[in-house]
Amino acid sequence: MNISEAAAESGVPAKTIRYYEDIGLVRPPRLANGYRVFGAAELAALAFIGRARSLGFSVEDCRTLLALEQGGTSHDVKVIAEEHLTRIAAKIAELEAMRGTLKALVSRCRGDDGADCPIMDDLRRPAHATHAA
Amino acid sequence: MNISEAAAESGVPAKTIRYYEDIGLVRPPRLANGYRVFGAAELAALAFIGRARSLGFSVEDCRTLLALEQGGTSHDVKVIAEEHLTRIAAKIAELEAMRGTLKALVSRCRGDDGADCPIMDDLRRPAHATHAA
DNA sequence: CCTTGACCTTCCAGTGGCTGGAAGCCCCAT
DNA sequence: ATGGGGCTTCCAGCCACTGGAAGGTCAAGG
Repeated sequence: MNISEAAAESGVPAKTIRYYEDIGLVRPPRLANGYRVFGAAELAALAFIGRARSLGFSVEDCRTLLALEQGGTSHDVKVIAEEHLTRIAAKIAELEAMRGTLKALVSRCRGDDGADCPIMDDLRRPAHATHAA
Repeated sequence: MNISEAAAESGVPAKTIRYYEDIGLVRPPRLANGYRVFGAAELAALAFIGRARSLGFSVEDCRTLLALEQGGTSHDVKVIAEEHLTRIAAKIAELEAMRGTLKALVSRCRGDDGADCPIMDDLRRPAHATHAA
């Protein structure tokens, strides 16, 4: 199986597969002409990475998880997942804070052709005085 | 006022201020010796950018918003803010989907020294079969 | 006057995770 | 033989910084 087939099967773009090889995540063997060859093992690794990435794991996490595939414990995996979960929760909290502030500002903004704008007023505020008096 | 004072006052790191000048967001004048000088206007711009960035606006959005400071309408600003709000909401939704899946997997993972792990099982799944049968 | 040390300057490189594009093989079908 | 679609490599760029090296400048102290 060549790279474009592997891309179609795994859902990982060919360009990205080459990148993953570059950073040592996958190591597909080569034919005499230099073409990469993807077998069941390589395909499984690519799908695994693809799935992990779609859950937001970093490429380094993927590397670790792939290593844990060959003899890691459920505990090892859980630790990685929990740390990732914490990062996700923190990111969500950060975004929700932004959304809250922005929503309030947008709702107070008339959005007409005047220059008066609560959003701009907020941005012009000295520091982080969100919407207090 | 020199760059480190401006950094302290605005909350934007000196390195970042230089970067902002590099990309043309701010244009502080220079002394004969080459040192940047920050007056009230520059300081206000830096604080404005800092605040906008903290609300998640992109640097390009900041550029636009700064331009709107000199004669833009409330409507112009609101459009930018609403688009940004949409992007934030999308990102939150994406992260919450991840969190939901991961939470479920983590809760089902014993986290002991065995190799059996629902998280790994999920990652090994062919495509995007989250937690269905 | 000279040194010290804290500023300031510029420029280069790296972060993460790709992605686009150019230049150049390779292979098969016509 | 030629055309077109693969494949290969490598370089550059995205976003928004950030670290660090090399070197200029300035005020204070000895």
